[in-house]
Amino acid sequence: MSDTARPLRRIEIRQQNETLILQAAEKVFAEAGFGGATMQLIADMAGLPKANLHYYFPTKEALYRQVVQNIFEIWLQAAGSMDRAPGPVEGIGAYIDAKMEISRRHPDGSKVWASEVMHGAPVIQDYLETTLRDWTTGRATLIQRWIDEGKMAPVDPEHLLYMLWATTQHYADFGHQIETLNGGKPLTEAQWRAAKDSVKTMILRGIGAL
Amino acid sequence: MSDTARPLRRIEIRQQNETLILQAAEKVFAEAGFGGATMQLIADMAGLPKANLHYYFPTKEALYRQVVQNIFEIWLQAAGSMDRAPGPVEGIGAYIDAKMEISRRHPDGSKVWASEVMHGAPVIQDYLETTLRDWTTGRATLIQRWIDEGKMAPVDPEHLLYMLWATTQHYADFGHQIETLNGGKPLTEAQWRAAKDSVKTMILRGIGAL
DNA sequence: TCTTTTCCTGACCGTATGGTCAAGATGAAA
DNA sequence: TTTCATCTTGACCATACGGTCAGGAAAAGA
Repeated sequence: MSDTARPLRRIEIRQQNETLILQAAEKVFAEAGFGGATMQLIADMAGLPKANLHYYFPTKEALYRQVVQNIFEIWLQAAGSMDRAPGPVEGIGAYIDAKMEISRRHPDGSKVWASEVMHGAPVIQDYLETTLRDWTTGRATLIQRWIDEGKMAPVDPEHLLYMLWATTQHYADFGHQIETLNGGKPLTEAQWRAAKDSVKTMILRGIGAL
Repeated sequence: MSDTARPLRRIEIRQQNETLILQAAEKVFAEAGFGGATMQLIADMAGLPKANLHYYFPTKEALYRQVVQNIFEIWLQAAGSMDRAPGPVEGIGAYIDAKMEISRRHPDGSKVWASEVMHGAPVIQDYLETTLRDWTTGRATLIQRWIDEGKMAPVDPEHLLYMLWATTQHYADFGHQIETLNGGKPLTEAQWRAAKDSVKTMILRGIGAL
């Protein structure tokens, strides 16, 4: 990266190294899981000595926690795309687009999140009980309103949300399986468009919004 | 269990202990991941000394491999429920029922499977490339036939399969999240019925089969 | 009963891992 | 230039882990 002669300023150093470490950590945690990941591997991938990691992040848990929190931020960002929509076609359509884009751009983050939840959310249980819960009930209410307004079929809002999460995240979490079934090659640009389209069409028709 | 006085026969002993170990292993691997699981923990959960595990399964990898293969067997069993159906309503409906039942009865197995695939399928890559691939293309052909016969809308069969996998397995893999959003309580019998119903209705309508 | 095969297990070993530390390097402040 | 705070890192430590092994217990076979 920045191999220029100019010495880096303090804050820059900190920022740069933390980012470097977090990126490497996300990848290693995604590939090996929390238990399988080692600080040494993360250090090597970040190009820093192991002791330096412990300077910025006191423990492996602290580093992991930060990785998970960063992912949750991205998740929340996409969550906003459902609001301010006149109806399910726009709102849910936009949400599917946003979540599919996350699966494509941040597959490692998605995997870390999935792994965390699968193992009982030891680190982000409080988020589940507060932020996620609030968001979910809020969105369920919104969906119910659309139902009452006759804009979609009377489906259970919660199960619809689960379906949205499951379907979109599947393209990241099970990306390896999909790639294998795709002849060992990652999805192309066109295939990603087709995937988005399929998901949107099937779900929107499934809730009677098309 | 069988605390009777009668001494167990050789084959019974083997069978019993292997089952005991495999059950404990499935649980521990599901909860901690491969890297986070320890032979000691599995041994404690199985109520056997650690050295005994290594008598039946030479290495941690071998034990893990067996757990994953057992899950794949269950998976294949459900896969058959889609055949011999006159149309998508019966075939896909039965498949959803079967997969939802797996999520309910074998959540740990489902998690181990998900974890394995998420980490790049180091152990069952060959299964993905052979059995799973064959099954997938076969089922895609079947779905395409239904489409050609006008029994459902022209959706991409592969993405439909992904949606089926994602949605049904979500109830196992993200069961903790669902439970949290459900007030910290596991889904009741009635809620499971509602879940199955929601999934079936949304997907079958989504593919224009209702 | 005696022999053989299988099963059981406490004690042990080498290694890898998370984490520490002290001493030095480097940028900021006076 | 001098002082101070922050950053860097090789060497080190205690622990936990996967795996081994020898010797004993128990079942099967003769």
